[in-house]
Amino acid sequence: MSKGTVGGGGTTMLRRINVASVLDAVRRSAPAPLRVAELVERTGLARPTVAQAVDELLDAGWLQQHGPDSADRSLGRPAIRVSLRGRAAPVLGLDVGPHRVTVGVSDLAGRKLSLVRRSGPGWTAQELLGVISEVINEALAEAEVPAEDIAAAVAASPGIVDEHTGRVQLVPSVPGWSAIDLIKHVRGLLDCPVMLDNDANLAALAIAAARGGTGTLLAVQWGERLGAGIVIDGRLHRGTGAAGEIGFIATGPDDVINPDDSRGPLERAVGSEAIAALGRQAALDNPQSRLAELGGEQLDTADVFAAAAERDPVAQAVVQQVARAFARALAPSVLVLDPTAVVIGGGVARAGAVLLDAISDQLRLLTLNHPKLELSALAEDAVVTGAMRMALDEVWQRKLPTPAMTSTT
Amino acid sequence: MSKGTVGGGGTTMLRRINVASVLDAVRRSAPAPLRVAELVERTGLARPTVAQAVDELLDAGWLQQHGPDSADRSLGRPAIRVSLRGRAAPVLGLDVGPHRVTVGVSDLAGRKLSLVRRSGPGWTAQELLGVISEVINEALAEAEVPAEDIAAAVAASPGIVDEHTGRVQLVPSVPGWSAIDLIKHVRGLLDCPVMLDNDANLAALAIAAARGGTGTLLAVQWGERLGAGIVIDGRLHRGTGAAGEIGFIATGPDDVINPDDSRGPLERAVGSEAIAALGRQAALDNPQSRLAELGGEQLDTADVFAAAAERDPVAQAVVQQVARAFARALAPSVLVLDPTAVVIGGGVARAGAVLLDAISDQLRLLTLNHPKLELSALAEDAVVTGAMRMALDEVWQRKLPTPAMTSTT
DNA sequence: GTATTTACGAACGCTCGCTATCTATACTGT
DNA sequence: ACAGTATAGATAGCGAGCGTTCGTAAATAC
Repeated sequence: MSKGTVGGGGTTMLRRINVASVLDAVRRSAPAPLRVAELVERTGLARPTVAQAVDELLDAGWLQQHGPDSADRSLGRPAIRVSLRGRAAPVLGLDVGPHRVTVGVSDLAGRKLSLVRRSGPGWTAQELLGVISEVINEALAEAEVPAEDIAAAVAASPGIVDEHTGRVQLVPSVPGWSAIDLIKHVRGLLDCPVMLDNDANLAALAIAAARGGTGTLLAVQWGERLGAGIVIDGRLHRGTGAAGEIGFIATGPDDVINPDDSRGPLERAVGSEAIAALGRQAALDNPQSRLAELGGEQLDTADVFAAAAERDPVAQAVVQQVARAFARALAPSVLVLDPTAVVIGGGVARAGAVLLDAISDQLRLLTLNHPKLELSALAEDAVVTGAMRMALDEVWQRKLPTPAMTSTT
Repeated sequence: MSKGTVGGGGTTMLRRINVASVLDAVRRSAPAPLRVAELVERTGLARPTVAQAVDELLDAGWLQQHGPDSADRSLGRPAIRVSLRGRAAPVLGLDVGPHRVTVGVSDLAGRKLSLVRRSGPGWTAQELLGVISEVINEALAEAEVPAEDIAAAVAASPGIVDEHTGRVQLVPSVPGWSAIDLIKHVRGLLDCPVMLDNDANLAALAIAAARGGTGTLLAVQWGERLGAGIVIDGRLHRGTGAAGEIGFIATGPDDVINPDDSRGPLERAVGSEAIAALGRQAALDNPQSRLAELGGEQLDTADVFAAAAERDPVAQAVVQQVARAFARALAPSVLVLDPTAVVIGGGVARAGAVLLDAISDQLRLLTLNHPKLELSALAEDAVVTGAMRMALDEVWQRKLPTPAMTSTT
């Protein structure tokens, strides 16, 4: 690493490349086992080479051998089939929120082995560390994976994360959280590469992986807070470290960012608390509306969308107002990024089509290429899923020296 | 190519990788010749391997041999030094505007061999094709490069460009231009891969190359029209094809994009014509101001900035207004992209520090991480330079099988 | 029970890169 | 002026890996 060497080397390098090529081919066909003949075709290598590589990978534990498929009714000697041995390098994803800690353990092939959630009423930073340890151990136990087997771990934290130092810069919800070195804590438990990233970024990664393929994705996490992650051709865009902070977009013509305020203007305008507040005000102004009826004193964000879905004009006006503010704030970024799709996740995404259509209508007036506008299908597990995804990417990037670009899938 | 093969192969593949590795090492140290010993160190390969590769590359014409440097006062037998033979694969860049056609021919090493400009008073689409042919031939003659030697060509056109079909979608300035297949025309002249891209994109590529290194760059072209290109770690971000169209960002609270209007709201608000119009109005309202004095009847955009530079409060107010509108329009994208730098080029960039400082002040209020704000150093040649740059990238990508990622420069 | 089909396994030959050695060249010190 | 030395280039031998070819094993079809 200290040397500026590039790619080439001796024949052992060539062997490593070819082994990686075989492993990559197996990985691409995810859970489906492959016959050696298929590997020969996909890699373009000769059969002995593939066979040797497969042997090596079997010995190293990366592949597992299957018996001949009974369903495979073909002539001739039945082929040995191999597939990824997921337990070879399981990974761990960690989602830390102010009120909830979620830990997932995943297969090398991307299968979830376990997923453990723990909710609580606002922990302190110190308590949180303890909870994290407990939940991690629980998830490991459930997955039946010893801690030392974990090959990589990724933690998600709200706030702006410095990718390299692993420090969190800006977290309002948990007092004292930014002083904690989460990476160090997790590394103490796991002894493997541990990375930390923004929760919106990781959710975006999960959504991009679920959608598959290439293109640009803008994944908005919309709850009390408002953030977004950008994934371009499968890679996360971080900028200098704070990319996607749409919560701080100014809305009014004279808005500015208040450095002492942990929330941004757009969060204050259309965050779920703001939506509830708008709803309450509208209910007060229109006491006989369906909205007031539904919500009562404790009117909630969900009530606003429910009433709007029932075609209550008062609630619809609130939704319109929110959608308009959101769309106008997001439109410049849509013009600049020109994403293939904009996916909305987080608590507000539960609003469903009512909100989505309103945003879509507004966005259509303000953009050139209109991206697909969708709701996230992953719901609240998006962040953990993304964390596991990133950990997997890390493992593969370490194991595969070849970037291995294929034109066709 | 028809097979979905990946990377590996026999030993000849290994040889190709190593040769490419050597070639890449030479390329990285751009115009400076390298000794074989240095290549050994940089590639990490053994000396005989490098020597063989160098021989092969010399035979193929990719490298040229230098005599021992007389300035090199070192002990021992003087080293043979090799450098890129630029003439091996010269490339051509083409910038087509409504009033000007520019063609540049560049070395494989990035040295400009020739640069020919031709200005005219608004050609028709047909006339433009003729002019393009002439200017290309002139540039080839000046560079002393036969047309068939050109290894790749990139053309820049205003408007939104479909990367694959090579069609231009939206060009207001040249009537009938979108119907012309520019790629086909150029390919008829050159017989090599020809690509077409947006002018703002190519300017961004040139600026990014000049700045060097990694990071995210937002390069704004600000003249009568307003566009931007995004370069992330050296790669152009295209989105679905229309990324960077900042001219269409809505400014007023009720602005929408008019599909029949070839200009966008922000262009209409702060394009150079708008700036001149604002200046004229201000001069009318304040007849004894320095601005009115400077500009007179034919008040120009440049006059506004000149008067502002002389601390005329009337002109400064105009600049403030423009800067404010621009910054507020750009701020959301800066938050989302979080670029390392924002570079402003195009005609308005000649305004200099007056405008830049005003924008910087505004942007500071509206963003979290404040990117470096700079003026483009490349002036009007940015687009051709970027076109040549992209053509070079294409050639290298074709010639180098190894992506060859180096951590250190 | 035999023929056919498919896949695995082993031996041979080829190419390539690395290590080690030798030769060539120019500067330096006596 | 001549020998010494330091640096760079050229050459042989070795090892490793891949690809081709042949032989063998196991299942199905007739």
